[in-house]
Amino acid sequence: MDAKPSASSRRELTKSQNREIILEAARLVFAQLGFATATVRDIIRATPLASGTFYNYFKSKEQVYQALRDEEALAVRPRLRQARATATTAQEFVAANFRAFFWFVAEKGGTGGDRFRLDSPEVLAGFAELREDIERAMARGLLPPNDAGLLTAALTGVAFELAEEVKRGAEVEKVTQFATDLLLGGIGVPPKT
Amino acid sequence: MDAKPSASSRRELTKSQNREIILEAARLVFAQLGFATATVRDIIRATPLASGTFYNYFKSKEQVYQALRDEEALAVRPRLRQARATATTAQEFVAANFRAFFWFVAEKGGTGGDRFRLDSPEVLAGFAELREDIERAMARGLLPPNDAGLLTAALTGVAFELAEEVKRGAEVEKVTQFATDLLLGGIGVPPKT
DNA sequence: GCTTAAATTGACGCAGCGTCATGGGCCGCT
DNA sequence: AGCGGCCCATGACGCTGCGTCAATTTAAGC
Repeated sequence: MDAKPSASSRRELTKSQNREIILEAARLVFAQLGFATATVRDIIRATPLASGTFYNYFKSKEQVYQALRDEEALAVRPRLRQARATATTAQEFVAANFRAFFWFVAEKGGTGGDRFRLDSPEVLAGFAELREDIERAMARGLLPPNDAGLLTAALTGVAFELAEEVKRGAEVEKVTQFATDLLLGGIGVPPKT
Repeated sequence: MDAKPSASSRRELTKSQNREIILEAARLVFAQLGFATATVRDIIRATPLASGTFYNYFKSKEQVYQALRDEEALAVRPRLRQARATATTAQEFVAANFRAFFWFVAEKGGTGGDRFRLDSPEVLAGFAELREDIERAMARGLLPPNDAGLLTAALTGVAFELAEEVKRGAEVEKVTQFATDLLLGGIGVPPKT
């Protein structure tokens, strides 16, 4: 009945199942206790598995956390990329990027309440993509030329910080407007309709 | 003859000395091992004191870290405040604020390489001050009216993210220029002299 | 069915945590 | 100076979580 051949053999199947069980338990435990308080034991206790098994899949709770973050990054990156790719004006480029990000944050709330910047592979790749897209947009005249590195940093700074406001309940569209106007015209320019 | 009643008696003296000894050891240990790896034991081992003594002064390594952060925040806040207070134009307001912050970061490098946002009292107070100053500046027409909450968030986002670039060796003045131009005129406006 | 490789299990030694009874030294008072 | 009381430093103690590993179960191939 199982038409999905990705992990057909019995062994491979339970293996990826176990991995998923652990990740799911970790999601739950982190949400409940917070990353700092949670222990590896808490995670496996929320699981039918034994303590030793955990270490067959992850080296530490940090690594599980990274894996969860990577899943998120992997989910949001295509959306951001596409949003930027389809833009034909600077306005669209910036607005679409912010909107996609804030929308994702609003619906998922981020993996945890704990607030630290993770330099996990997928996240870094996301930054790299953003920078590439910015450079490409500058090259084809969509964005005015500027220091791409600094602009990337500034953009992510604004995005992550305003994301907190979104998590606190701010309206996605309003924050998107604000961020876009700020990036495009600075504080001195009245918002465009 | 003792005009300063704060630590006159012998007892009070060694008490504040011990506190300082612990903080100093913590600075060292955090710098060496990083916050995540360091343990309370590592800190007291770098000290002539006994393990129990630590807990007379701090509840956990998190609290020592907070104390260190608070020291930094307490050091930088007046500089920022003054920078903003003496500004007579929007340009000055923003530039002075960024410059003071980046300069501080460049000279101190932050307490640790670990990168998480601390909601410690002094840090939060710093954000509150920034917001107050922004609102005041808007009220007296120095800055155009805007959502102060979002603007504060965006400003801190840009500041903290660009601070990383400064730590990585970017020139303070260049980054300050960039941040100021971005905040004032957005990406479309050529830099003012 | 039988062998072999792979993966699970939980007990084990170890390290760090936070506490607490003990003891020493500082303070104020006589 | 001598004395009693009171902080506070001390480090041993019990406890919890960590990561490992030999024993055992389970799937795969023959």
